Amino acid sequence: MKPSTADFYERVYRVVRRVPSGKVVSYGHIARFLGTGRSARLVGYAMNASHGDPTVPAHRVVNRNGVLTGKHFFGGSTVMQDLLESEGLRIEDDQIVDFESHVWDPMDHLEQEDFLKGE
DNA sequence: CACCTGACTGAAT
DNA sequence: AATTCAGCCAGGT
Repeated sequence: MKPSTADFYERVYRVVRRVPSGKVVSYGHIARFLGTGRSARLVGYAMNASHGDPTVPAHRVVNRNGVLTGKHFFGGSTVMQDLLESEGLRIEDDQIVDFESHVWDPMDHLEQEDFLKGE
């Protein structure tokens, strides 16, 4: 069966929900994990669509540079930063300090097969 | 239906 | 090493 856009969104949310507190993941990581690879933009698009879903910690998703590119979509100006800082992260100039040490790569913690299996 | 935009990324310059 | 360009794909105008 051909995966629909809605299914893609759903998978993105499922991955983001697995991101533990104090950790972050990039759009590219998620895209690669889901097999779409080149469509990192779609991940960002999915996040935009999930804006109303409180079960999706969208503040833990940043770009590959560790920059809070989506903070403007959190209503406030420092909401996203505040959320991350409350989880133990440190933000400086809209960028996560020591970003690479706080990355939670789904590839290193989840198995695609288990994930798709319904985990 | 064609064109533009965007929570991105990697390659090229 | 920093900046620019091009590829991607869905959604809106």
